[in-house]
Amino acid sequence: MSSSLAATDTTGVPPGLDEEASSLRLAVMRFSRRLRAERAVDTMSDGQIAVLGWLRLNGPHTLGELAERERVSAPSMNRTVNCLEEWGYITRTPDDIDRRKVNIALSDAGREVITETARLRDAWLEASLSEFTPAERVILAQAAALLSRIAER
Amino acid sequence: MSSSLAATDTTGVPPGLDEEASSLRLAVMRFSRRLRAERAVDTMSDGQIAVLGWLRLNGPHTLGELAERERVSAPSMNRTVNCLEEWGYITRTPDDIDRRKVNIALSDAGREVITETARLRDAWLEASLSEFTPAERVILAQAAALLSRIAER
DNA sequence: TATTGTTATACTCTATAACTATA
DNA sequence: TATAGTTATAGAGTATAACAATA
Repeated sequence: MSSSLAATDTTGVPPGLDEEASSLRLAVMRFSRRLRAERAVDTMSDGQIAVLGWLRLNGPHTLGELAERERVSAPSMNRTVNCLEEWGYITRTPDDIDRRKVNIALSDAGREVITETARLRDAWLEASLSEFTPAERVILAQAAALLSRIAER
Repeated sequence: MSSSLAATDTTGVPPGLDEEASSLRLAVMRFSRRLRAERAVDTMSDGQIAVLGWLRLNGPHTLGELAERERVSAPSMNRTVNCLEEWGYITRTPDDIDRRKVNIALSDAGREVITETARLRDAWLEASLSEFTPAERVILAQAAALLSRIAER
């Protein structure tokens, strides 16, 4: 493959980029599978949690916006939202201006449950982070921002 | 919630650990979903790719070992392996010593396809990485190592 | 009797296609 | 005619329970 050190040449694509991508992909996929395995303590799916978390931080959105945000189809997001509505965690309100649209917002119960659920799902991760040095945790925090940026390309 | 700056106190659990865990979890899950969405160019699932990749790097393993490694049930792994066998990507060989066990190994076709598949799946990620600065890529490489360490706890 | 692998069955999440209503 | 949301249906992937073969 390619060399790994003394990469002062930044003209073209730097050497080792294929291996960087591969190791990052493997690490993230392994980590996400591990994280998913820890979720057994609650009954909500990743997609449901992602939606509630997004609504909590960014306010009401339409179904199409949520589907695009989570990169799933509209019917798939609709099913997720149906569950959340049935459980009383979100509300649907037809848009005043464009009556085709439906505004989806977090309910009080939803706000409670996303906070508590996130806490439960983070327990394992927090325990792991607490064993890292401050410097390592800074790296992970910076990486989180970079990963988010990549995901939103 | 907790404050965000001037965290010079490292005596106990540092402040903001819950938020660090949460943002890292959200970023990784979002990133992994995005990465999964890019896989449409081929027809193999994450689980299948993970098995072939593991066999390539670590040699033949039994069904139970693969199931434990990927943290899925034995029937689920059996189904994955059935597909891979049907496609000619792995071989099953009864163990000589313990006849209950079956050794699962990569075939030549499997070795080819895992190399090519990984290349395809990395294409999008490589394109993303190439737009980052060297410093940012260093952070991601370090984070990959840390995430792997967490995942294997 | 315990363990390894397998089969039977059901549930969840996902997608595409078709339908309704609004613009 | 185009768009936002929804419903119908089917395809993967996962799990638990039950079974067969071997130790």
